[in-house]
Amino acid sequence: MRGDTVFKQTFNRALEYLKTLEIKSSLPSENVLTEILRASRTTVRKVLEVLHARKIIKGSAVKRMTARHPKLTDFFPDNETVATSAQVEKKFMEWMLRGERKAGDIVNGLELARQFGVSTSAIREYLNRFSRFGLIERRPNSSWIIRGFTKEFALELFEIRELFETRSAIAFATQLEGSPAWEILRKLESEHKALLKTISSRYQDFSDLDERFHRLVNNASNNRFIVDFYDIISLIFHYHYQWNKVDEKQRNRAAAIEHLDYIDALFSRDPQRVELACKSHLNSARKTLLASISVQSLITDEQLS
Amino acid sequence: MRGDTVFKQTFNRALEYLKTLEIKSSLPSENVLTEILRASRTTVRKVLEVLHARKIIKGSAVKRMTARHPKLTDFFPDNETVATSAQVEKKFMEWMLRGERKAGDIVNGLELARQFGVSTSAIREYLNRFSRFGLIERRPNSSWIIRGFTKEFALELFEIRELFETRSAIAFATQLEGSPAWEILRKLESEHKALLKTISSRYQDFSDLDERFHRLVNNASNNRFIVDFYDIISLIFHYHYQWNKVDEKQRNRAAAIEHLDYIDALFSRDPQRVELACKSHLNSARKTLLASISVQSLITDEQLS
DNA sequence: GCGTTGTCTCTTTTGGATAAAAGACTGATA
DNA sequence: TATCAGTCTTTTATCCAAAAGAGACAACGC
Repeated sequence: MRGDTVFKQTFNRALEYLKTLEIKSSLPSENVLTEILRASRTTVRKVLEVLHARKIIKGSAVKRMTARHPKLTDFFPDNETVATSAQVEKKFMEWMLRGERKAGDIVNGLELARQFGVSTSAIREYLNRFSRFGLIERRPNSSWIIRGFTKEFALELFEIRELFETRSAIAFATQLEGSPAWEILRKLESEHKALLKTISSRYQDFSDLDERFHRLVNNASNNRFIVDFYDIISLIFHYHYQWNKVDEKQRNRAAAIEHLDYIDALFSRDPQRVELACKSHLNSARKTLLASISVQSLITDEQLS
Repeated sequence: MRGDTVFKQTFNRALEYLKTLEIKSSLPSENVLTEILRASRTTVRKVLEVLHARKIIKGSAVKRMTARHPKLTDFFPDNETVATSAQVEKKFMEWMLRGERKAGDIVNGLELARQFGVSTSAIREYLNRFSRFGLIERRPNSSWIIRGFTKEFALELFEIRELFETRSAIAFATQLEGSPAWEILRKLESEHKALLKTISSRYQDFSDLDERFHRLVNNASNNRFIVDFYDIISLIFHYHYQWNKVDEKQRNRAAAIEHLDYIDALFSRDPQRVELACKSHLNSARKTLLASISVQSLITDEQLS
């Protein structure tokens, strides 16, 4: 009934870990492996058992040691290691954002379940959790209804984002000198600089940097509602931009430069400068999102006519 | 498997409706009843069937008419008309807010299910939905963990509330003259005045008025995230104050007077006055909540020692 | 032709079963 | 005395089935 994706994930992680060890070196204790592999001891033991059966490790109990290096074929294929819930998220976001859903459309849980190849319960659970993102709405005893990934949605999202982030940024700037956040910010700054130098080849890495930077700023608010709200932004950006590659390189370069300016402002600890840099960066971000929504609805309009 | 609370609710609602009719007056069509009773036609038909079987109405199809007035014993008892989900909410909030849960405590879904007499699915679903209120946190593949209804929670909640409501209040004040919200505000104003006159006898009604007033203001933001956020405040206030009757009368009178001042400020359409009135009201509200949390933790401390 | 009821199908709600994973307890060991 | 692995119990993730309720369509009457 329950899938075994945790086991398979842990198994793959164990193989990765074994790669870093010499042959015939002895393994850490089960408790230590629990930390390394981020799973319960029950799962770790199961993994060890299978590793032993496949002769990747040998010896038993406290005398366990590596027997041979893992081969590529030892790994479980990636698609077997994603939990149902994660699959549903991916498929649903694709269905929602790429499927040109219009406000007022109805979400049929049963049909989604069939389409995604999962049970209705999985869909139901996901919809419940997803509802906090404001893109769908529940009607009791009836189906869910789509509110639409529209211009209005983007504007409302950014209204809150600006409210929250300016406040967080100012809180960040007024943090004590000793706060570890400054150190992290310094690291992020050099990562940005490094990225800009080689942006032509790896400008996709920006997405990850962007998330870490904004999360750092928002965390300074010390407010769970602000911190949690970033999940929405993160989700939207993650999926939406995955399918909107137009001008990606340009966009990311411009944003990285804005980030550096923003970081400078934070280091200056001057509230006014911080507010200005923050707002101007969020303004470009909003414009980018709005532009890509317009492009999308343009496509939809064409397809409809 | 599925409860029939919708049917029972609808049945009771139908009885209430029949009370307003003369004996032997003919009933509206099924479609119209659908609107009146707020249920699907399937349910309405089932209700009509049972009403007929119990000889409360007579005749069939288009010639249906009332036969006798409903008696008290015709009604389904209240406890049979609450959906499982609503039961879970009530029981969970009681468990959470009155049970002196501490930050870091673990929520055991299975035990809650046993304790509340519902299935684990019901608990699971509720916890998922409840998590957006920031009082619990999910650890994947493991149990939920309590973040605690603490002073910090109240402060974080009010930080956002103030941010959102001052913005909404200013948006409210700058609405067009023709907006229907002004009319509703005028009504609320007189309701407040009426309440204040007789506050000694029905000061509990204030809770309802409070909710309607703040929702009206927040709706003016035209931002789904702001509007949805009020759900959290509403839930907390609804349950928390239900068990904190200390000084209730005093508190409500003071708040009602502040509301009137706040309403005045809104009518003045002067942004500065609005901001001031809003902030000063929210300040008292925060103080009240904080005071009642302190009282609660005081009790807890005593019980622990 | 419009709104009505009768009939049928589809969807949601809810409880329950089961396998996977987490966690607790134990004696052994070093 | 702290940590280890072996064993057992508890809890969660996931699917499935049954019944309630929602919604669609057809047939009928005015």
